[in-house]
Amino acid sequence: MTSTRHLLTPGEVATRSGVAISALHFYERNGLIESERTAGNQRRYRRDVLRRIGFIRVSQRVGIPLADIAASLATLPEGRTPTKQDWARLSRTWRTELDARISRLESLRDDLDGCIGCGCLSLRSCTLYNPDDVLAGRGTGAIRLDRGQAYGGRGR
Amino acid sequence: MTSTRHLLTPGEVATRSGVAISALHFYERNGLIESERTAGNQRRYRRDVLRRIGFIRVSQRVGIPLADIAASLATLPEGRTPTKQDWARLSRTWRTELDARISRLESLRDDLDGCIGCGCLSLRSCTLYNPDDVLAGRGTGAIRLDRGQAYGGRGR
DNA sequence: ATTTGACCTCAACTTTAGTTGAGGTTGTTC
DNA sequence: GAACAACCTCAACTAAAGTTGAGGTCAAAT
Repeated sequence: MTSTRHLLTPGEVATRSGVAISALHFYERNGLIESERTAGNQRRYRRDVLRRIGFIRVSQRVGIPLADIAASLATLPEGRTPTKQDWARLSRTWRTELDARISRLESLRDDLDGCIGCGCLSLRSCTLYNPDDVLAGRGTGAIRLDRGQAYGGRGR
Repeated sequence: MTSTRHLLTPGEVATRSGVAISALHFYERNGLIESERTAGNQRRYRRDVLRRIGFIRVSQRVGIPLADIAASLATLPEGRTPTKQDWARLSRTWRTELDARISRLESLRDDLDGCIGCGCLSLRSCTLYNPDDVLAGRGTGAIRLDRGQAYGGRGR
């Protein structure tokens, strides 16, 4: 009985969360959030959707792609409203990711410092260029995650 | 007389640089590199294209969008082959960018640490959520650079 | 002289993260 | 009970950074 009275309308969620309604639809299509419907087919959201959206936005700031965020959200217990502990667990995952991203950028910075000195940017000699650690995002294109449909999440 | 003998074929540039030919075409269309043509309309590249591509890939690793890289490359002196000093100047710009990116991620990490403790992720109270500094990329969509054509560069 | 591999252009497609618009329905208020 | 805001779906579009494919040409080796 987690008090489901008084669901939120799309407009309310949009203004409270700062996320456009079109984005809410998009998140729902991709299994990141869910909603109930009124008799007239309009969406109504449980209040905890705000926290989910909070998690989504924060994760995006960390640089996590939506597909991964969806996978992470899918590990939340079904049935009950997530607790603070649940959210803390998910956040800790990103903490690790963040650390990794930071240290990747730091080593890139060190390399760059070396290369500013030599002005090389030469393709074979320079540490900077050789992408042995092709972890660093190569932009958006052509990152095939898993073969098949994106945003996995055992389709609602 | 910077010795223009012995130009490189597309295939040579591709294997030496590790960049696909389709990407070379793409870079050229967007003014990042240029080429000469044989009588039979095939591309031939001056050797310094390798260094340009090096710069492009390194810049991308730093996280700079191609449009900005193009703008940066456009500041190279026309006519003469760029010197080490030229490349060093460009690299220094990215160094600043890199620092900014790193410190943004670091403060995000600090915020995240605070929030793991409270498990909040609440939309109004949490420092993490409020995007007062909407510097952090919000993904790819809808970043209108300059109104108009992307990849500015006085389009030949 | 022919074959083969490398190359050309152009259009269309890919991915991520959404937005925009058209055309139609609900829900609330006067 | 009519007006009007808010909502619905669906298709198409945007942006970045390319890739893929079709249909045709060039260059080098045999």
